[in-house]
Amino acid sequence: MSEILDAIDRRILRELQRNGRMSNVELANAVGLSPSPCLRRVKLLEEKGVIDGYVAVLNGPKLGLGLTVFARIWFKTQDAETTNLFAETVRKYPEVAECYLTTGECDAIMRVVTTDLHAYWRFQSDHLMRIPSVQSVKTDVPMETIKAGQQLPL
Amino acid sequence: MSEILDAIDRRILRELQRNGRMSNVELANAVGLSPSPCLRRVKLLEEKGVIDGYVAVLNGPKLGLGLTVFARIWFKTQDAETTNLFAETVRKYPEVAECYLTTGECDAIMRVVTTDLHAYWRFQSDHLMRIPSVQSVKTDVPMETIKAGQQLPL
DNA sequence: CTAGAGTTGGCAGATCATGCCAAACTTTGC
DNA sequence: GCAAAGTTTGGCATGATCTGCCAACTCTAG
Repeated sequence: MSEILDAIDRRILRELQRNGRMSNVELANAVGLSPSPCLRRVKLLEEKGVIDGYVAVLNGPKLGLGLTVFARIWFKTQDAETTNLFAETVRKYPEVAECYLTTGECDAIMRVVTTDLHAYWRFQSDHLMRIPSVQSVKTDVPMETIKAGQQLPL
Repeated sequence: MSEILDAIDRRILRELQRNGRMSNVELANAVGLSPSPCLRRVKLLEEKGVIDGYVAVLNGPKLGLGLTVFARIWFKTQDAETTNLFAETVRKYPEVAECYLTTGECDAIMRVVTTDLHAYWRFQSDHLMRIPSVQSVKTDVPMETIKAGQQLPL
C-alpha cells in the first residue's frame, strides 16, 4: 500500500471537502478521471482512513442553537482519577461539541453549543461547575465569525 | 412555510449528521418513511438553509496535519481598522481552520492546524505576530481528545 | 524488447434519484 | 358532526448513478 497521495488524490479530497455529496461522475469530471478509477480511489481513501466519513453541516442558528462558547477549564488536581471523571462526565453532555485535554495554561478546553447565553449559564453553573474535578472556568464568546469550518488545508 | 421541525425532520438531521452520504432509501428506512417524502423533506431542509451542505471529514494525522492549536489573540487597539486588517489577513492563511472575534478576556480566538509544533511556531512568529493588529498571543495545545466533531445536539 | 505490476476506461446489471399523481390524513369552517 | 380545502404520504416510471468485472494501456526493471 503506497502511503503517499498523488495530485489526483489531493484534488479528490479537496472536492469532497467542499461537497461531500457530489456524485461520483461529477467528482470524476472535476478531477479529470473516468468514474471507475475515481470511485476506486475514493473507496481506497476511505479504507485507509484518510476519509473518516461524511457529515451534513447544519445551521446552528436556524435550529435554535445560536450560541457557541469556548470554555477553558482548570482542574483541582491533575491526577488520572480527576481527569477520567471529567472526561466521562463531559462525554454525556450533548451541549459539549468538542473537548480536549490540554497542556499549557489550562487543563481542558471545550466548545459548547447552546441556544443563548442564559442556557449556557445554566449549563455552566448546573453541570460544569458541579463536576468535582473542576476548579474554575473561563469563557470566550465569539461575537463574529472571521472564518469557520473544519476543512483541512490541502 | 412552517418554521418548525417535527420529529421526523430531527431524525433526518440526526442521521445525516452521522452519515451525510447515506442513500435516500437508507435514510427513509431509518426515519420510517418511504423514499419519496423523505427526499422531499431533505430538499426542503436544504432550501431552508437548515442543512448548509455536506462535507467529507478528513483524518488530519494521516494527511500529515497532526497538530491542532487553539490561539487566543490580543489586539493593540480594538478599532475597526485594526480588526478588519486582522480579519483580512487571517482569511488568507490556510493553516487557520477557524477564527472568531470575541468579547471577554481576549479579542480573537482561532484554531490552527499544522503538521507539528515546529510548523506552528513558524506560523506564529513569521505570520501571526507580524500582523500589525496583533499585540500578543497565548496558545493551548490539545493533548488528548475527549470529544470531537462538529455535530449539533438534536 | 519483454515480463510484470499497477492503473485506467468501458460495459452490464443492480441500485438509486426524481417528478408526477392518486390516496390518506389533518385541519378548517360551517 | 360533516364536508371542503390543504397538506403529506406512498407508489410508480424514467433516467441517472453505482458497482464489479475485464480488457487495454502505462511504466518500470531486467
